[in-house]
Amino acid sequence: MERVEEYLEAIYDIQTKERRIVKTSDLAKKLDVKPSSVTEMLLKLSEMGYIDYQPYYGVFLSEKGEVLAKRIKRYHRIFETFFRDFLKIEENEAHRLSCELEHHVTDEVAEKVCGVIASESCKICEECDFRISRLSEAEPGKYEVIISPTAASGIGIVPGAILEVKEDGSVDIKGEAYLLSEKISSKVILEQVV
Amino acid sequence: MERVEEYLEAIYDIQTKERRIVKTSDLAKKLDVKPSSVTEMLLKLSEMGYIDYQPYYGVFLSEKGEVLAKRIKRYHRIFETFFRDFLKIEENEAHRLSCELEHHVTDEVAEKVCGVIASESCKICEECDFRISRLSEAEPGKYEVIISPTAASGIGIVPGAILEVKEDGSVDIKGEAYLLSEKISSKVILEQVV
DNA sequence: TTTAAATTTTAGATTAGACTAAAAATGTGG
DNA sequence: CCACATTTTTAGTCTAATCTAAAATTTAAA
Repeated sequence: MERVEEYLEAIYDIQTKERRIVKTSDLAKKLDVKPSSVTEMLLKLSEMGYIDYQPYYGVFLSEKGEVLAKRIKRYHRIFETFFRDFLKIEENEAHRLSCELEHHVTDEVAEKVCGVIASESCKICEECDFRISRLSEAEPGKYEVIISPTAASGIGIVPGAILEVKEDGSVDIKGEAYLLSEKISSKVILEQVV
Repeated sequence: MERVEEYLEAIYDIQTKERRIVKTSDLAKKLDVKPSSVTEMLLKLSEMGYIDYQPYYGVFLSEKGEVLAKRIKRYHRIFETFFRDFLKIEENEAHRLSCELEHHVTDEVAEKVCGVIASESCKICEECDFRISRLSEAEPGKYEVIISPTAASGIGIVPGAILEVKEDGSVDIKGEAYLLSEKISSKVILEQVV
């Protein structure tokens, strides 16, 4: 199934970027396999109803194939952003890991991760509209802690806790005012309390 | 390679928990494959120098095999903790994902993830020693301030500041020595500087 | 429009990791 | 200590995804 999804993604990419029928040779190049291997897989994908395949001519995704490809690509983007921007993992490595994970993730997990990286300007996907932000970027106001690094638990910043961000950037929690390093505050995810 | 690592982990688990030679049937049961499949893999692992295998008797990990098994298991623990405790992903799902990731992760990534979940009492592994503690409990040494109550900012205790805890419990910051009340010092979170 | 070049498909082989069935080795109860 | 049960290994198949080499088809050039 993993390889199936990789082929579908590749078809989707070419189809979307170049806006044309995808040829066997395109896929062979993109996936770094021989054309004969591609042909075989295309027969299988066609069999499964993911693509429309006409020998010697080319392929394009069916409705079903596009839905799947898009889902996988969304998972990929979410994880890549998470690794790169949130965990500060090096770009290529972030990509490599995401390529693995995208095939094993569930929607539930994707939503959680999405929540972590979400901010007012979530560029990852239109699907999720979280009113969630990082503490480091939060406007003054009252919030509930959604996710927090354990390092911050000592002062009471744990999931479920209510805190208030002040005008001066300090944070009130349990009646005490704190200043937090960027390193920590960027890892505290909040949801606004109304 | 992925399957190789899974076999090594299984051997490690049994060997460690039961403190005995691992039998073909143990692995067949644990990995849910037929004994004949196990035998085949054991020959391969032996060939690769990961195990000591004596037909009809059993196997145990070689030095090399144990090093690898331990590394993979550490990666697994780190990710499982991360998914379960930090992202609040459901237990089984966290486990399943970690089983995948453990084979694809680099040391750099593991360290980063470890940093996010680290706390005073990191139970994940002895290998990564992140030293995060409250000022009130800190051993003598140099530290960077991660979180601080605003009440302490007057003397320069703000996130990013470097301070030194002395033998007598006093705190040096910006060339001045201070004594802090428990009330304050328990709210200052530090990371040891090396 | 015919022929050469490029692309694609088919046919058959290979590899890793599993399987089944049968043979070999080990362990056990009378 | 021997016959039978259990465990393990060997031998031979199977499947998914790849490969190479050869055949078929399409494209492009003269």
